[in-house]
Amino acid sequence: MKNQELAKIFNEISDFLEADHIAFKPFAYRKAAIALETMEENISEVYANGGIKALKNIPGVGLSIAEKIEEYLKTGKIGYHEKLKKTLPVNLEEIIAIEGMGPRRAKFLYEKLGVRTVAEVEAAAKERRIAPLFGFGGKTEKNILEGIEFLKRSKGRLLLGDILPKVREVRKKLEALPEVKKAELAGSLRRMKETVGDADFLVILSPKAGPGGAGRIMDFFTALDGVAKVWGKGGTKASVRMEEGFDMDIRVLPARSYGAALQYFTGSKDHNVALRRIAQDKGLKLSEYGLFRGKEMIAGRNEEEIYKLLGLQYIPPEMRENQGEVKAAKDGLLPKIIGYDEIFGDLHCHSDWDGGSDSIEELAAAAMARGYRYVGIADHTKFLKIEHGLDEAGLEKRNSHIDKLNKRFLSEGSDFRVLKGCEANIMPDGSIDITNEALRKLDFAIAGVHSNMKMEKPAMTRRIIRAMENPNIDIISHPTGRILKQRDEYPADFDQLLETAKKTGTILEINSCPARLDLNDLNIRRAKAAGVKMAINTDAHSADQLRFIEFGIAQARRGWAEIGDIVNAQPLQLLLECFKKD
DNA sequence: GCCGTTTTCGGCCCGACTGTTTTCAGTCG
Repeated sequence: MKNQELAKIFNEISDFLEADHIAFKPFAYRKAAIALETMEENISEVYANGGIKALKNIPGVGLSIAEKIEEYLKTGKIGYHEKLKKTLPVNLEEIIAIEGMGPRRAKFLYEKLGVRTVAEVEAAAKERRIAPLFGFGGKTEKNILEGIEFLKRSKGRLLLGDILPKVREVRKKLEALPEVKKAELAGSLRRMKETVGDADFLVILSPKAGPGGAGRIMDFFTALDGVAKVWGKGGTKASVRMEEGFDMDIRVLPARSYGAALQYFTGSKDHNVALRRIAQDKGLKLSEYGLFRGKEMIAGRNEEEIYKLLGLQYIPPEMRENQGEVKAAKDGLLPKIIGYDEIFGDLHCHSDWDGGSDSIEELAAAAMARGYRYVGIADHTKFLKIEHGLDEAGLEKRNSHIDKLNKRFLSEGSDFRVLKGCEANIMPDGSIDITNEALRKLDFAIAGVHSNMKMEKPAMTRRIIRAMENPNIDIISHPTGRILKQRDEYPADFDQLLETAKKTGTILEINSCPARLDLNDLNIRRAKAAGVKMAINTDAHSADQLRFIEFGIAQARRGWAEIGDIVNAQPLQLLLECFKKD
């Protein structure tokens, strides 16, 4: 897709213009870049089908940018961009990734010192050539060096599943302070994005905090265990970098602004811009301190009243990505997305029968403790020798073990049910690594791709389609195969997969494992639109990992999924009806 | 450069903090 390439170019144009102190234009290019990055349609197709006119229909794209898109699609280059690169021949994208460096400083340093890359900036800083420059100084020079060090150490964002438990600990510590009435997580963590770059804390002062209360919170925060560097520390705001490579920010606000601040710091940025536009249209002003009509504050204590006064339905944090949710909320058409406590059971758990760490009994007990009504045991099948996959005979033995367990539950007056399943392997030709006869004896069967992932796109598409056409395969696990920060998706035509899933009644998995989250939010939305049913599973290899379900539900919420889209948000009888009948 | 249910011109989200200044520019979220 050319969408990403174009977005990158427009972002770069925006940076160049900012370096030149040009007002407003950078914002326009940035907006167009975001529109390209997030749109589902292929820009080449949009242009092929509707020309310049269709391009102009994209929000944020006017005539000038539409023509530049056309130029890129035709020639692979944009003259305006090439010209800007010549006037400032610097690797801007790389340099402004250094914390504290923006386009203007990058340009200034190029003009004074001729530096074009991060390596050259680093050399200049080490030789003390930056500090004497006008507007710079010793501290800035030191910050630049530390920023470069960090860039080298940490490559990008961290997994939601890794960070969330840690920042929840910090939140607990903050809430235990006598000066703190309430500490809340905001930002992309509250929106439950699959990866996060930083953690934002919002703190409301306790009435008994007294003078200097906010300052003491700042002192506590910047001295937390694991703080590697304090970026900044003021009376009501501080920012630190953690040893593990992510930043944490804190803001202290008065209680009357709590809702406005929570709304503001939850973002996303684009969502907030959209809200502010609406406020403006109504003659109001929205800031982190509240919603104002002139000098009068008309809302701010909680988020709900802000959305209400803007004429919108309340929008859950997970949906705040400016992906149509604002318009839907305006029209009263926001879907009622699935809640965190609406899952009836997990369908993808590995027991010690295939080398998982806990027994079926332990998994069942953990599932019951979570309030589930059923749990699906989906042990690997024989192809995956390294995972101790079960062959037909092994599966048979395990099945009778589960039958006995269910009988025991029944005799104890419990209607909790252990479902007999498996996670079979989809072979390169689309066949399944275990016989249909064995599959028929199960309550349900999952199949997934676990090998030969580097196939050509048409072959991989055919492979998965053939598995879905098998009347014994109910669910496809981790349908795109991506591993966050490690491995891209398999090359497969997702639209074709959706079409086949719909036709065959095959369920697609939302795998909740923090490194997978597969389907991701966007694909969940596509599946929902295609009328394909999904199951939110953990792929747990131990009873403890059942807790991953939270991350899968979060992605489902980000993908606008409702209870009706999720088969395991249904009671047992309805769930069983979702499986194929063979 | 984009956009319009007051507008085809005149707006464009807003505020905190740092490091450098001596009143403010740059960066960040």
